[in-house]
Amino acid sequence: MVVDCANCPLRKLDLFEDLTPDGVTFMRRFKSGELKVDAGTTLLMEGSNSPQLFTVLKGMGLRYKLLPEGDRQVVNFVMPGDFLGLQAGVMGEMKHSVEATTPMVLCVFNRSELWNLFKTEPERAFDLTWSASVEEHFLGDALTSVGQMTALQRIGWGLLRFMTRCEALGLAKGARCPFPYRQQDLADALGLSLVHTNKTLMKLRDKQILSVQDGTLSIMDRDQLSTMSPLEVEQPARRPLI
Amino acid sequence: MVVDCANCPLRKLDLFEDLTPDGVTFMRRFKSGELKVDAGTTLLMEGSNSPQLFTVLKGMGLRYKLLPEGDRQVVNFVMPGDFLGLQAGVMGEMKHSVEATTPMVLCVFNRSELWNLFKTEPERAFDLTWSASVEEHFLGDALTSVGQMTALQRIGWGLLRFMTRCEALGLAKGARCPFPYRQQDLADALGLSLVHTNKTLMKLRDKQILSVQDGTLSIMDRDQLSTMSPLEVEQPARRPLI
DNA sequence: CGGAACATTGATAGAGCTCAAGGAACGTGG
DNA sequence: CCACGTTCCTTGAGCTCTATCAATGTTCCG
Repeated sequence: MVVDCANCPLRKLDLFEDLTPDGVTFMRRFKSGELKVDAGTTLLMEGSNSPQLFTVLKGMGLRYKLLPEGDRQVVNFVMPGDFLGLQAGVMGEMKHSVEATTPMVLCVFNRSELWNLFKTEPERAFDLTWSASVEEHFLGDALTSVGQMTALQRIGWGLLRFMTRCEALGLAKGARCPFPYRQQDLADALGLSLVHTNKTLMKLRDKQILSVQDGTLSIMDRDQLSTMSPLEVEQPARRPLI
Repeated sequence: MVVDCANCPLRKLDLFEDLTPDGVTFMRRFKSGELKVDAGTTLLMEGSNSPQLFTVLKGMGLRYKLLPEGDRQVVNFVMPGDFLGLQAGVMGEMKHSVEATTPMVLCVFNRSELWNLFKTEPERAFDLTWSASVEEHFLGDALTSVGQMTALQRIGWGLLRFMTRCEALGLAKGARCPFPYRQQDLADALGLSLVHTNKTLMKLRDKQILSVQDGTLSIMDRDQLSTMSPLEVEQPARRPLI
């Protein structure tokens, strides 16, 4: 029923680093179970202090912050392999919420074991720090995108980046990948209004560069897409999987 | 000449957590020296793989990313207590540059010792992860600010946040603190043009809310300032110092 | 004195927001 | 099986915030 860490389907991907047998043994003990949730479930809430940490096995979601007036900033798209809850784990409180956009399956870890991890598994601890750095890197890029680019560039960059992540996870088929989000979600991620996001997507579709339809993102002209934005979309580096 | 970790002036602040005697011993060994740099020095360069890690002892700087067309996104203001170079330390490459805005004094650590730190000092490793999480948290807030707020709100939020950090570091006197940055730096941090930043600052000065002059930020009406922005400026939490 | 760096100001234009409405797809209950 | 509500996508019109362009002012320094 539950996936054994030794056979973790994610770790088979080139994207993720291999684990020593000892590492597997520890992960097995660290893992306290699996969680399946419906689309729409809130996994972690801003300000909360969840006793659980997660690694995404399947499905997609959103990290976001809500503002009092109802505005929302989507901080990142959540995909398989992402580690959730680290902030609560070390700082004692989540600084953003996480919500499932599709049904999801998650590996569950006990926060109480986190300290144990640092004490007995320095490799894993290093990996955690790596995770946090990767996230920080992404946020720096996102900030640059929202701060310095036009709507067309932001959307181009954001969707190309999404496709690139999907490819690294083996979720893409040809130039297509799943995109379970609403235009509103994309707008909130890029600091744009829904209406303008829609019109910009139309423009990209008319130009035969990309299209988002029926939960699928298709990139028709990747070359042109990548020259549109001043911020390069990097190939995701091989990284540890927690 | 060189500050002994046991007498680190920063650690005396309430903001930073205390260290056990063993912790001090390790930090002493980890620390390989001090570095004094002039204003304008580039400490770390995007894409580089610096062999050194730093903790800021004195002075201020900027983290930023450059875009090919000359645009720049300031990712954060660098202040005493900040840890620099973690990305290169774990991912092998800096994802942004760091530059000194004022003369600075930095604690220098050898990157080669980093792995040793994880192996023998789990408390310190935990602290590093904490650092990365704090930075991630800040970036999330910055993204929210740039993505969802007006120019007036962004500048109000950004400067209030800066003042709050200064206060926690004991750098503020009354409602004043040093602000060694140019308006262009602030503009690049908030995703605004220089001209509009200037006009918005004028507005805030006319309204007697705050002023930035002669390298000093003065907040005249903190209550009004904090109600302007939909994103609250939090009191910095007590955190470890590396 | 001349130049460099930064702050300030006015005028103009445009990117993106808001408002308002309509259409398509889908599930639910009568 | 149809009516209706809900959710999301699409489109048009008008307006505002912010960018851009272009000068001028100020301070400081060689």
